[in-house]
Amino acid sequence: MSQTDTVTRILDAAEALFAERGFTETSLRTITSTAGVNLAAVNYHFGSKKELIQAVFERFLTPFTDALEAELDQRVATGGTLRVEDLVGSLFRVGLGGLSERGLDPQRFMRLLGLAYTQFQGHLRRFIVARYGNSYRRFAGLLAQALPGVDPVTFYWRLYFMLGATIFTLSSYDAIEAILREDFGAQSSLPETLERLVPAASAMLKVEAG
Amino acid sequence: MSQTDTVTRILDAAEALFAERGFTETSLRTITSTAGVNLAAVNYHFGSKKELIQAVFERFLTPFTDALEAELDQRVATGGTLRVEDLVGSLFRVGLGGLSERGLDPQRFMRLLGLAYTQFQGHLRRFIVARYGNSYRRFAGLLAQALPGVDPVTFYWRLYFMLGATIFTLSSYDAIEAILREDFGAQSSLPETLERLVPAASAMLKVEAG
DNA sequence: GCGGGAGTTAAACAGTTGTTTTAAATGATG
DNA sequence: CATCATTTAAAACAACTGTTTAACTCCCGC
Repeated sequence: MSQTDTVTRILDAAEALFAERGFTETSLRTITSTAGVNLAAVNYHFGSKKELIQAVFERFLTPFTDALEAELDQRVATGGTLRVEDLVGSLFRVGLGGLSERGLDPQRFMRLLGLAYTQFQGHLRRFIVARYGNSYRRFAGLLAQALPGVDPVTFYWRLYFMLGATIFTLSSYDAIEAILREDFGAQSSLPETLERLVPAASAMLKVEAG
Repeated sequence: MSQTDTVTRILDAAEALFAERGFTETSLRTITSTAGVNLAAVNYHFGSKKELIQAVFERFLTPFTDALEAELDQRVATGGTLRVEDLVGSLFRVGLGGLSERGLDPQRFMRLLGLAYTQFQGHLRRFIVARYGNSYRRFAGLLAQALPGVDPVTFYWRLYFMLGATIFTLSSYDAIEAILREDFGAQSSLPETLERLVPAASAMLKVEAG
């Protein structure tokens, strides 16, 4: 088994297990045994469990922000005024399409993102801010431009409202979908849910009275 | 040290530590030592760590839902059409005022509520649904009545959007507030943030296109 | 005054955790 | 083919986890 093979197998197993159970609830022994590699391989290749967690995030966050940057480049280049719905739509379309094209599971990433915020891993938050803060600030800046009437502080609070609605909903997507299917018999796909989320989030950003 | 004293001290310590670090990240030894009681006291009085977690939630969720029910009773009794803003406002006012009147910390409870959803404690979710599901369904029903134009499935998705925005934002309130104060020099109080959240959440519930 | 039960205590239990060590195997390079 | 660093392997490490045990204290009702 080559090195890259072992590294990839560990990342695959860790990603799935973290999303399913959380970080502290997933032991290195569970990861290595489902990956079919030796226990010591994690500390050998990644150094520690913390660094493994960061590596899992890096592997999906880098292609995501790259795709988002490219999308923003294109929108800016083709000129035209950037509307709120377009920007929010871009964000979701990239997250949904860009990742699943690569055979990656967008729900799983939303779950991991939610964990990054709610599980108590200070190192993870610092890592993400340091590595991807620029992309985040660029998107936020463009969105603020599209909302000239909203004062900065209110805007940023609403940005967090949107972030919360998105991360919370999509990271619990399966559970919510199951409840709705049971109560209404109507199943909703992930793209449908995002179609519902775009106008809702946009409306929240744009309210006048604030 | 009387029994109630020990029980209360354990609950106080557990509540603060859980909100600060999470469930699995908080050991019984940390709880009992900060509470100043013996390690075995938790298993003696509560049975297990799981039941301690449930007891912590029961202690603040019961007064909260009681106050919410009372508020809803009053609104229904005084007649008048129930508007979306009023219902959402009631929810927040009760959560903020009703709890802090009792000397309880509303942010901490939002943090705990967030954990209940994102940490992987199946027993907790089941416990909360079983104990407080009726209050939740009553509130959701009244809110749905105030939104006659919105189809049920869309309504429930938006309810989760609102839940996510609220829990996510308020459970990270301190962190977000610190960032905004650093970047804009403007500090926002918790009531101010809720004043921003009420119209934003209401707008999200009411959007037409969807 | 005294049995008895509720409450507390210190100690030990068995299991799991992340990490390290030491040795063997592998595989590319000279 | 020999050599060397890289990679895997099994085992042990020390620390920590939730829970249980058994002895002990205390107070209340008889």
